[in-house]
Amino acid sequence: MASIFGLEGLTIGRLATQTGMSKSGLFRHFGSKEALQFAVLEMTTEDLTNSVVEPAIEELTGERRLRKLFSNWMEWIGTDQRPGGCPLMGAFVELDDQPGELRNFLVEQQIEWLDCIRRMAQKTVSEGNFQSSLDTRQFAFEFHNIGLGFNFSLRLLHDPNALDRTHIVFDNLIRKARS
Amino acid sequence: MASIFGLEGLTIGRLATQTGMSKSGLFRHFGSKEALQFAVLEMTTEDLTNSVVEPAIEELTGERRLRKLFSNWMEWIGTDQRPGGCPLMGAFVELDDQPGELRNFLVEQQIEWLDCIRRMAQKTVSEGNFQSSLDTRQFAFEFHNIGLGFNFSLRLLHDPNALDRTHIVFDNLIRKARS
DNA sequence: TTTGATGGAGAACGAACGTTCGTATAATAT
DNA sequence: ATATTATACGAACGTTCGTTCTCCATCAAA
Repeated sequence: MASIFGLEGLTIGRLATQTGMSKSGLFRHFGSKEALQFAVLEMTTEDLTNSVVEPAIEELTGERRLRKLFSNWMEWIGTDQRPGGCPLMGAFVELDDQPGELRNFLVEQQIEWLDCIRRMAQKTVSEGNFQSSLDTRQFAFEFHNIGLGFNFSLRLLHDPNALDRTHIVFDNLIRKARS
Repeated sequence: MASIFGLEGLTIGRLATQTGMSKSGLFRHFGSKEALQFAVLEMTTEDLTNSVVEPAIEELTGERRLRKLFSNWMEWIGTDQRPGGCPLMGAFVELDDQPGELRNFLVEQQIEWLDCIRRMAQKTVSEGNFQSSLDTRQFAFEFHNIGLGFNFSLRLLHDPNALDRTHIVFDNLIRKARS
């Protein structure tokens, strides 16, 4: 529901109906709507870590980690399991002007995500596969942008070439980092 | 209001209060909430055309047009005039799973926007400044991605380096197109 | 002077919102 | 067996939502 209608469109009444519970019964488990939204964000980031980041870390070299991270992420974004796409993408726009704990949590997660990419790139540098002069923060910046663009082309435009185009950008990013 | 709270958070009651009108008096001008949202999208795209696209077209060469289009766009995204950023960015995520006229309008505008970039790139190719083998649709795809990433880094992360990083990506895109 | 738009105000509508309260039931602990 | 706790329920709270009425002011055209 959050992925389709957004965190604000995720409504206690609708959620209760959809789960077959009463509004009050469901409400008890969270205590407030914000707590429900928080739970969604927490579960989503945890899920993202488990199915995208963790499997990538198992790879041995930095470059292999980056490639695995990327392909896992694209699958995460493109999967039909979440009909509305990645709920975090929606939360980005929904919360970017709304100060509060939800926003803070999201920002923290994103900084950690970017730093995770940066560390993988740094590892690749120290392994000699990326040039030593590489700006790894810039690398993480561009890496992340690719995902944003893929999400846009896939979810809004339904561009059938989205994944292909995205892979082209990614390959260029890697090639440029190699020098 | 739409840029801060989204098209759904743009509420007739709030808008009436903010404008000093009565709910019903304001409502009469639109007839439905969807019409109000539509008016916002129309006005925004028109505004975008006037202040980003039109001035770029006045440039003579394709490459100068692209550069002008890009810098205008970055300013459009980053300006403090719209406190919540570009309303279209919010609409992308809000409407990507909600079929209807609003979504259709947004998709049309985006396709036109991408095609506008593509034509400029094509012009640059025919002027001999971009390599003739350039995939201009891929170019437009990447051009647009840069804006998405800039919006994300600026609005959510408040990254002070966002614009610098973005310019680096853009310069690389141009350089690569030159071959 | 009448007519008819036009733009706005005010009251009210049913529905949905998040939330609170008191209560019933089932499991668990004592 | 009794007391306690956890879980869910139905009913209702006050708000706000989008929307629909009816009515009034203004002003130009007839």
